Amino acid sequence: MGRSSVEQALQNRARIVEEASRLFRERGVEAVSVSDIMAAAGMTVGGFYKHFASKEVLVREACALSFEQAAQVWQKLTSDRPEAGAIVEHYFRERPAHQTCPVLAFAPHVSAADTAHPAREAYSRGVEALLSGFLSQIGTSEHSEIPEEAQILFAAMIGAQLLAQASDNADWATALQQAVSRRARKQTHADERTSA
Amino acid sequence: MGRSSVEQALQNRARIVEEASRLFRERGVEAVSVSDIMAAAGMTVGGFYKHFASKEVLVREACALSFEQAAQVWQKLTSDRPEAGAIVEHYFRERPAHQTCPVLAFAPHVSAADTAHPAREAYSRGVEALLSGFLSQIGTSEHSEIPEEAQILFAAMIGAQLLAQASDNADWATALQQAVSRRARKQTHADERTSA
DNA sequence: TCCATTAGATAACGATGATAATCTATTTTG
DNA sequence: CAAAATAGATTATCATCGTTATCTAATGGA
Repeated sequence: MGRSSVEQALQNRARIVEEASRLFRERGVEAVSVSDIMAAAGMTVGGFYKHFASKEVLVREACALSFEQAAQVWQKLTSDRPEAGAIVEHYFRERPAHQTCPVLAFAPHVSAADTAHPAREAYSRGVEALLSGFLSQIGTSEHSEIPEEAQILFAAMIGAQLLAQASDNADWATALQQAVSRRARKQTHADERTSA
Repeated sequence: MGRSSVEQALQNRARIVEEASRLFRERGVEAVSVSDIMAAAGMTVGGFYKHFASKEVLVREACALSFEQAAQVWQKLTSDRPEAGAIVEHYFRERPAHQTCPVLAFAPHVSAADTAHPAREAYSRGVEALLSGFLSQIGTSEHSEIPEEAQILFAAMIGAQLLAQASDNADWATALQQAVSRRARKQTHADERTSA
């Protein structure tokens, strides 16, 4: 196979990022090789470095894309049902592995303390965007403790899901998810009461 | 160097597990090689398989040890100051990397969805022990919402710390930690009030 | 004391990883 | 339409990993 047209090449490049996003969320960044990604995109390793300077550059782009997609999903969720409970319930719902939340999927990769990972900024911005969307679902009331409650719910949602995945849905982990879910619903109702 | 005595060999084996526990928490399981661990224990790769059938077996033991150590620290903390706030504040305090919480350090390794990791059971039991210790610090009151509150605090503590590490202490992550910390103190006081 | 056992060292093996060099055929440009 | 540019395939390079084989010297039981 010879050279492809610019539009074809750009399409291919985009598909690489999309497949990387899927695979990274499914198996984690370190468990996916460059050739895994290229194979998933229907190509071979050789072409990879015509598009990306390194795997790390791709990780950054795939990370950013994953967060953009998640943000879109969350936005749609809350426009249909403007409650924190809507996000939390969706977040805990069983999903195909390749739709794992990027907050958890990319955390191990960007957490390496020593090296300053290029993907870390994309990660940080991505979570920040999700968080501010989440907070705006609850933070509208004038009650002074509401933003703190939303912050805690967000952190608890992430933590409970991490534990559920790591423990393969142990009973205690499911109980944590249910506690968070229940509180999110309660919060929604409290919010309705104060703003009424 | 030739054969060592049985007691020496057992000491060496124990040191391997200890160093593995340190290194795994510092860099993560996948980022630490068998020879890294053996070097840290003052030995070379060759001897490793005289003690462990595979790296995964060592991971399981190191995971268990890490949780035992964490449980001891938590126990001492709450016996000195029996409040959930004591654990939360300690949990968020800056620590040398090799004392990173095992809940976060081992999560990526045991979360791999496809393969049933031998270390997962040790992980699950370890977290369960920490959780029940945490709950018993708050769950003593008869107020019906107290156990749920403690569950949420636990999950939020884990989640906030994950985000702080992954985002290299971004402002929003520090704010999450502070919200959780504040709530834990508040909870302590609420508990004092109801049990008075 | 002698010898079978074995902890640990040294070195090798096979697999896999990221990346680079070379080749090819097609596209793009002049 | 011819020549330069290049996307992607093929193959190679070099490093590192988990694991194994072999060697050694010290141990510990007879």
